[in-house]
Amino acid sequence: MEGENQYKKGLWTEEEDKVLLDYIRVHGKGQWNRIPKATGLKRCGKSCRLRWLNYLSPTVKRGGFSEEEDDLIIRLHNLLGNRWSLIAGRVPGRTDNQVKNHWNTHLCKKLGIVKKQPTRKIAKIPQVIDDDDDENQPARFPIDNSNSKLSPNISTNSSFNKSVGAMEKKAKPLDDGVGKASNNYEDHEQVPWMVNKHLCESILFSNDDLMLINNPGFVDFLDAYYLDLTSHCL
DNA sequence: AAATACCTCAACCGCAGGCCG
DNA sequence: CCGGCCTGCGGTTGAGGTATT
Repeated sequence: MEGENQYKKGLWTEEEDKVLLDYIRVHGKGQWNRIPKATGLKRCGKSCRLRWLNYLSPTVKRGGFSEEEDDLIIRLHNLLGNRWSLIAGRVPGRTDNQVKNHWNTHLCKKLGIVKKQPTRKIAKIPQVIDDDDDENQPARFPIDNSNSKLSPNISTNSSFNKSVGAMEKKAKPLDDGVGKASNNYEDHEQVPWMVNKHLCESILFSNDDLMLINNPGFVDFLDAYYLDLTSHCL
């Protein structure tokens, strides 16, 4: 604990940025707590990490959000709630911090959302397709089911179905499927992505970001999935 | 021109989970 | 198994900029 206050706080200077960049160029990312010792920078490892991720990283896109980005964020937020890192993972070049700030300052107003409310609440859990009798089997999403209320565009998008099929196979278990975002919901409430959690996980936690981001069916899938859920719930 | 209110967003904080010895 | 360390996440804060009075 002693020495915690040896670290500087507040905005970074150009000199500090340069020191951090030089260090990362040589040593790469990670092991952030070594940076202050190695460079003499008066910043804690956490602060260095944040500075890199949110500002210095060459993958970070600067400037305002486009209409397309707004649209994607709104749709993803409908499905995921305040899981900013997941949302940001599907908005190329944007960090979770950027997405979160943009949502809180711009999109909430745009959508007329009153803050301090869970973003989306479902009154009661809809039909659960998952079969709990066999935890090893991924839940099935009725993409090819002609009785499904899902948009036909989804069920006929074969390349997208291929992606989803691949994702289904790669589905891996994840705690209780709720994560930290569950803090936003009361116990009796359900969030939509819990319903068919195996498939959601397989998509949202996949590393095949580009396959999904570049797949024109992905966002439509989210929309249709959300509509399908709400049609059951409301 | 000065004071004040409002807005934006970079950065901080606390917590949780993963990893490793 | 346990404890310490590191990383990542979401919520929150507050400095700096801009608009309004």
